[in-house]
Amino acid sequence: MQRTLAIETPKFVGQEVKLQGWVHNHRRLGKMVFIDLRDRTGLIQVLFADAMAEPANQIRPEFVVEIIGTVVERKGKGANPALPTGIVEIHASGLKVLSTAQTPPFEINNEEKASNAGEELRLEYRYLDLRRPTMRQRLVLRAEINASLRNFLRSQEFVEVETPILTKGTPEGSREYIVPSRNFPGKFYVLPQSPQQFKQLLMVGGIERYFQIARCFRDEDQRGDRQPEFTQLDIEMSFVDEEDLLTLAEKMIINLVKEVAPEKHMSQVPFPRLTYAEAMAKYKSDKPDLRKDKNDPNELAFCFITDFPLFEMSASEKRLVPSHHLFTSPKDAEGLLSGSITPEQAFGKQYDLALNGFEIAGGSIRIHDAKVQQRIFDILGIPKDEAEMRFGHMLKAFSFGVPPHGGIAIGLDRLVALIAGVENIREVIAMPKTGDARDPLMGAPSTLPTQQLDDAHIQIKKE
RNA sequence: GGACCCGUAGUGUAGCGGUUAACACGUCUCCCUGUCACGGAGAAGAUCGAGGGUUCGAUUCCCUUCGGGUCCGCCA
Repeated sequence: MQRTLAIETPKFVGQEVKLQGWVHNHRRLGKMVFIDLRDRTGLIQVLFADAMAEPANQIRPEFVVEIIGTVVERKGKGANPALPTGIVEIHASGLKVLSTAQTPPFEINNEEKASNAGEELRLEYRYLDLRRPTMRQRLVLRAEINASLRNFLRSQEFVEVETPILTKGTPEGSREYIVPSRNFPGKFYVLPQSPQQFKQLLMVGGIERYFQIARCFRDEDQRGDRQPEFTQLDIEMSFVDEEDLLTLAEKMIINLVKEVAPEKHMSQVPFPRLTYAEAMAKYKSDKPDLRKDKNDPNELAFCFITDFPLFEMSASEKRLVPSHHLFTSPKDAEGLLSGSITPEQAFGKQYDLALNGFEIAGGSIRIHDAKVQQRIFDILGIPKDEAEMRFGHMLKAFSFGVPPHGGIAIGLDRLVALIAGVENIREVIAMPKTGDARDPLMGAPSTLPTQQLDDAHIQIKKE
């Protein structure tokens, strides 16, 4: 007999069905037991009466069970309008316990109690947390968002390319996770903080339109909206300027909202565009919250921020650093080369996308002119030999014919969280890490056996 | 690296220089044939994170430590 899903039961009134799932809740009324059976499609009430009451009394919440029974219509007041399947119930004639279950450490069948449980506990037992319908819905939403973005980009002739996870360090920027090399003692791979250089090399490779739903790694201290590994929708295009990228991103996002969240409304379409200077002057923020009604959970206020300063003064080191990265193209390259503008006066062909006060995307047009790139190195005080050592592979590639190109990267975790209406990105990540980058579910990070350390040529320093 | 907050049954909380350490949910037993946050009766379950100090007396005040959280720095 084939399995029937909870949500399908109203189609089988009067018929015998087989259901499989978890016991969500049980209500025992003497010689009559109700349970709510939960599967991936939702809940359905099952009634065990008379001779079935005794075996049903043995089952407990979170047992995995198989139930044979007849679908019966619940008429009038008997129906439960709170459940999509509330117009029917199953009158059980058979019960098989497929798996028993311990009492869970928090109450899965009570959304409020479960979501109020300590996060450490929820993460340690993430597989139980994920049984909650809201958690499942968030993962489903995330999958739909991925699918929408992917379909849109494919329709625009973008090629999805996977770039390496084991790679080489990019010295500027965030601290990187490092991976020791077994074959080369004392040498290390690092995990990419973004596929930035790879996607630019793909442009040199003539791919022209690239995207990837890319995992990125940054070994920095966490915040509510930061994880050591996170996902971005990474895009790069050739033969384009700023306008092309902004237009593409806008079309993609509008399409996304219409497809996956039709209940949401966008405050302003096309998205308003503010220069960095305007945003700072008017909203004192480079990611202003432009919602008209901040209490409206369905309002999405997107806006582009453009014309960022190319450089900023590093507070700690008192020197100029790139405000985005050092491949970002200046707006006025001629001026920078001729010296008619100072580095401090230079703007970048650089843009962000903000949503409801959060930065959800950033990108730039890249430098494709060796003279301009050299000027940037000069301004940053990077000597030729150092530039060669750090970025030699990029400069070499660019010397073989590089198209004008640029891209944008969208922080998917944050975007999904905002569409899902949750504050913390951990709520939309299946198995996130804690604030100090631990994984309580797997117990990572962990020590390793001596043999494994020896293979990797690692000796642990005594504190 | 720095600052601040929190550790009390399985979970979430209350409490307080002297209590039988409280409440809700959960768990267990019994009763219950229309529940759906079922209801009713009862029970078990807490060395009040750990160590030290102050005190006649510490879960309560102080110190240390461990665990958890938030923020700043950091995140091109």
